[in-house]
Amino acid sequence: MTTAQLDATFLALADPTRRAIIDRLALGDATVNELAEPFAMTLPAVSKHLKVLERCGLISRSRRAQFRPCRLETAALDAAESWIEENRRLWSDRFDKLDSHLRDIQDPEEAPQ
Amino acid sequence: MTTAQLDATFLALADPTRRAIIDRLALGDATVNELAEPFAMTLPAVSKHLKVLERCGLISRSRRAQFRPCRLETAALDAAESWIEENRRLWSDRFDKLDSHLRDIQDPEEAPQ
DNA sequence: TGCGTATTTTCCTTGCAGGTTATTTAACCA
DNA sequence: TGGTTAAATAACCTGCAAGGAAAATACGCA
Repeated sequence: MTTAQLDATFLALADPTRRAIIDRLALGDATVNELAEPFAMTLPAVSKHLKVLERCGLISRSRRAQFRPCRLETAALDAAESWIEENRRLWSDRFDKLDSHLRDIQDPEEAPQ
Repeated sequence: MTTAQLDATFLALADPTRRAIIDRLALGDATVNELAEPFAMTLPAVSKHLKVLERCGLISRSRRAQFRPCRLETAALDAAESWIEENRRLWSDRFDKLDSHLRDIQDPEEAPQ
């Protein structure tokens, strides 16, 4: 995944409405009207949120008559999580190294502080 | 973690400069000048990025003479990852249920399609 | 064809994010 | 005290994101 895609994914996740939509879609596919129902917001506004989610690959949409059911796609979610996970790994390594460094510089003749 | 904190954390992660800063800090603490060095950007701009990271708890800062070393804090990162993880769990459950439903409705007298 | 429902598009406003330069604050050093 | 370095703040500009209202589109149905 490119930097720009990661930008777009995290940006998409930075909005509470969009996270709520994802929450809802994790339970099953839904139409725009169904997704909009819980929000004090016009339909076009929700439609725009869906566009943001679609553009970064977090959801996909099909067509069934006039309906455009939305489906959660986890690839983008996976990529976002992977970035965090990789970072935590580096961070952990760093502390492992710090630990061993602290052990190394500890004079065995002196009582541990 | 509150919704607003999650908003702020994902928003902080949505910028490539800030993610690069986090990458760098995963290797060890650094001063503002050190962090700014790789970027084609003025120091105040980097300072603002650090403020964003600090406000949502992704980094903390101490004082050593004129320097304000930055340190990565993983609590906010953990929260962001947890949200994704929880969501994937719901999503997996949904597919497990769908699987068993498909098994249920399958007529045992007919050859599986 | 014409109507109803679902959804998107267009246009507009508002607010905020990210960048700049210039100035200020904070701390060390001579 | 005055000078230097590190960093933050202030003031400003630009662009874009989020929302609303109104109009357009897409499809099914009578």
